[in-house]
Amino acid sequence: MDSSTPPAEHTLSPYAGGLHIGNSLSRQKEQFTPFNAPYVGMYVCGPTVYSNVHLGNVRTFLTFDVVYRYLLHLGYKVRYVRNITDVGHLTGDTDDGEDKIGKKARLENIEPMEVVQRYTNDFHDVMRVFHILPPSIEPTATGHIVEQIGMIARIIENGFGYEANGSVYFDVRKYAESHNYGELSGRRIDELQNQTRALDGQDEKRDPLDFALWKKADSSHLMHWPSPWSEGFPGWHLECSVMSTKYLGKSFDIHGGGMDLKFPHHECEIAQNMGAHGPEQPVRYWIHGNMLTVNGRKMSKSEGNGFTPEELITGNHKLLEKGYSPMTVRFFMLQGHYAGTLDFSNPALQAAEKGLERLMSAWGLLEELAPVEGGEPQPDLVALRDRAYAAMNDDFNTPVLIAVLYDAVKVINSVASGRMGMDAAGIDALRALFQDFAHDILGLDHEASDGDASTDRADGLMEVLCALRNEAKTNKDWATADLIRDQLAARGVQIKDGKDGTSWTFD
RNA sequence: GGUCUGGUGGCCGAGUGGCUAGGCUCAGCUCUGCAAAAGCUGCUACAGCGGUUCGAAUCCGCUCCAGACCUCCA
Repeated sequence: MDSSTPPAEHTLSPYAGGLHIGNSLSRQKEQFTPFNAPYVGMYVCGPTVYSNVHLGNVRTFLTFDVVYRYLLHLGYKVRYVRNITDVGHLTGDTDDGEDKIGKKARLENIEPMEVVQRYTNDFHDVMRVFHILPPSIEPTATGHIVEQIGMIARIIENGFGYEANGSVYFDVRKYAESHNYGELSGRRIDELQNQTRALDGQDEKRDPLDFALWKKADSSHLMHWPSPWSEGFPGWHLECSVMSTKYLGKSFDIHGGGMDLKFPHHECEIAQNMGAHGPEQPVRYWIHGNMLTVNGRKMSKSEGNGFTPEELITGNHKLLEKGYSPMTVRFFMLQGHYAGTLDFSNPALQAAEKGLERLMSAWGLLEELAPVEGGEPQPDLVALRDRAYAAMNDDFNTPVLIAVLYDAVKVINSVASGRMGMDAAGIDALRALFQDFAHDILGLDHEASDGDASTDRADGLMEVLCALRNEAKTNKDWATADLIRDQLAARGVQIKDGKDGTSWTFD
């Protein structure tokens, strides 16, 4: 970051041009062409911080973490905005228009912002555990009330919003005269018409399809702000329109979120943006991550079939046979494509655990491989790398990328066991492959091996034990050799005898 | 009812017209003092019924089944 460096000649990876993204708006895979390369703007709908994050959230944010990581790897300068929703949204169980966070606060008799802070902290902790990178900007809804009021005013000015009793609603019918409301989710306005339901403020609306931009607060509301229309709070969909526009512009490259936000949330976002700023599509590529299911059912708070990340890690939940490490979970999720549903089950998780172990141990071996120069035919590592890029370029196909890595695992194991010789260039290529794709892009890492002092010491001790055991083996003292091996195994250390020496892994 | 997604081998999960996905499990073999690890080999599937095609898991139609969304939800 030397400021004297001349700006730029920013070089994109030659693979950047090959990236194709499954665009929910067109329902097709499209070549990725940013508005203003090498800059890329990406907005992802973040969590509502009124309770702990659950695994479904994690999956969505993991999906976009990999998107973010890959774009960075390709050389893009990405501004990644992921909001924190800390106001407003109706409660599910009542129709009184109550503020979710306000309700929770009253229940627990604490300040709303205390609730927000607590669960924001929890959210950040969980993201860190799963190696999900922080976004470039993490704006909050409460921090953008002024901008939200401004956007409402513009929408009213443009004739797409109206005030009623201190609340402001978006006029969907009016908007639909000149715009294609429903284009993202494939809905037609006339069909939506039939499905009305009882909701607060319904009588204030000109049409049941209209949605709130601003809601007047009643006395029970703890979170409210002054506005030209009333003391109240912003509507459910507004913050994302406002914050994406503020930080990424009226038109930007990528907007992501969970499938369940497609309608009405994202549809309304589009309507608000176009209603406020004019005819251009606000988003070029919409990406929707699919749901996480448990026993074939969507994991959700109301179903009661969700477990928290902590429960998953500790195994302390009735649906879990045991705990699974964060990297196992991350790897498991990456073994499915983001656009499909992914079903959580114990056997599937355990398979991922073992698979990851094999991947990791080969990756670890990579550091110790000794090059053999000359002669032997080398596997085509360039082709391997090409396949890795091809996988990611095909709509971030991480399962296929992982399959490529397993091909590399076979090569590594063959070299490590002396069945195959490899020159230094080949070994470097393999190391680069894992560094780039397993570490940087998939965000995988060796978990407990941070190279801290205690690990170093444990390694030293292990070397002593292995030396003793090999001594015993040389003397054909099998009893002693097996004693060492079994005792270590009982303490979670696995001994692996190879052609040239003994290695070990910790549980 | 409407919109949409999906039904792939023992399990998970890629694959959109012809060529091995991959992981896990299981069986056999190699290696090994034994075991583990590793390697090799095998188990070769595409909901059903029609249609298009020289050829379909892949395209079209219908049927069945599952799930999501249509109400806050990643």
